[in-house]
Amino acid sequence: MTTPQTSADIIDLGPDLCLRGTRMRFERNAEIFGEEEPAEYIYRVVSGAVRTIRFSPDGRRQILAFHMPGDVFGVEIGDAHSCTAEAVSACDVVLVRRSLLQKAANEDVRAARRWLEMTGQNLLSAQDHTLILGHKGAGERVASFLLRFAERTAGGQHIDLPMSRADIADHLCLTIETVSRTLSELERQCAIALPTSRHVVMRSRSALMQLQAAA
Amino acid sequence: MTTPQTSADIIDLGPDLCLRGTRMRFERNAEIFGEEEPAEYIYRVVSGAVRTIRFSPDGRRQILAFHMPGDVFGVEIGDAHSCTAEAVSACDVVLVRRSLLQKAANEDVRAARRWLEMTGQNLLSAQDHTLILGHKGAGERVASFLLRFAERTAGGQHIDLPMSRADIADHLCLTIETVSRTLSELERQCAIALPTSRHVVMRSRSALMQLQAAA
DNA sequence: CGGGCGATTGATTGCCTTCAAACGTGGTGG
DNA sequence: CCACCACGTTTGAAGGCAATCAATCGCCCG
Repeated sequence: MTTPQTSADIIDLGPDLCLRGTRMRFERNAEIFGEEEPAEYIYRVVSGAVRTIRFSPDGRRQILAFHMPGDVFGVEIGDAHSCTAEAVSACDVVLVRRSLLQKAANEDVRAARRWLEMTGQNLLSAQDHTLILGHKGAGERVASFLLRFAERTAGGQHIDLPMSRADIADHLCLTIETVSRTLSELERQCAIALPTSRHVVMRSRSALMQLQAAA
Repeated sequence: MTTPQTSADIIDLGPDLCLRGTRMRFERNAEIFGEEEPAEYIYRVVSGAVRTIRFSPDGRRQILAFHMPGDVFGVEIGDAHSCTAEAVSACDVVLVRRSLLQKAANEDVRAARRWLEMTGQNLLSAQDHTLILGHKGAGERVASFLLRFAERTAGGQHIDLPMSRADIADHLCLTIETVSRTLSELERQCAIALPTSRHVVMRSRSALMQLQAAA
């Protein structure tokens, strides 16, 4: 439903600018690439979900982002990956050799431009995330997360979470317990419904918006 | 002391790749550019210090980064600035028309490459900052900040902070009081000395390193 | 039916924020 | 030259929120 089968095994950089690659399947929790590894490919999600991760010096993991069908990830500036990527659920991913992107960027200004834009978008996302983590409480973080995720998957009021509470917790810098408690609290306030733990129904979008913006 | 007068009014993008601009002086707390404003120039700090800021929906400010002499800032991907820049102290800044960077990127792959690298470096910094804010306490945040700042200014054990406690607080997502208390505590532990509130002497680098890495 | 994992709920602790007051310093005007 | 004021900083006391520790629940799968 999220991605039509017609999507070819390519990464689209704009008009007349497609890079051909190969499709590959990863099982749940499989590593797609690891931090410090040579960045041989760039990736696009076809189906399923992917998480990109970095680890703190003390071993805690921080989930930088979740990547949904259509999203491109693993595009590095240097020659090594700066983060790890894992399959949140079983997923199909298109791999395109990074040398193709490199070549395209050297020959076509538009490709270079596109590369820059993707990196810039990641930068803005990272900054947005910093703002959310900076001075927001658990309720606001979870509300922000749900709203943002709902936007990206375009499933209307219904959100199917592919990730566990632990994943959400490591993304929002909370504990599993706090995420769970917060979702329960939102349900108690009738802002959402939780038919199952992975299925969220947004009952009151405005309530979530209000929460998100709260001090 | 930080920057020799010999530095010309240019922004250096690598070998044979300098963009000419003009120098300008800003007084303490003066706005250099504002969020959403057209990004007409890119900037380099000559002397003094600059902060880049974004505001939360609720009005709180988040200092994304401090820029010291030699640092380039205000390089945007889109046509508008995504953050505000202000002078932390009175400072000299070089302004280069963004159209020159645009032109250089179109004509020379190395310039485009440099642009990409700068953005990528900002992305990594933003992610590092997320990691620090994510699961670290006040002591670790302040220790990280001091170590990082000391590295960048290369003043040996001596750190001259150009910014106020409020600036540090808004960078580390703490309150002024907590920053002050934490610095006092570090002094009590003999990790640092505080001859004046803006002058920090690192007494035990290893103690700070240890703190920084703590859970 | 049993086992294991993820999720939920409860009780307690600890850290940071908030509110409040005092301190020191630099600048200004008398 | 000194008194005064403003602002940034420091320190103290109390409260709130999320982390931690701990137990139970529910579900999927063997």
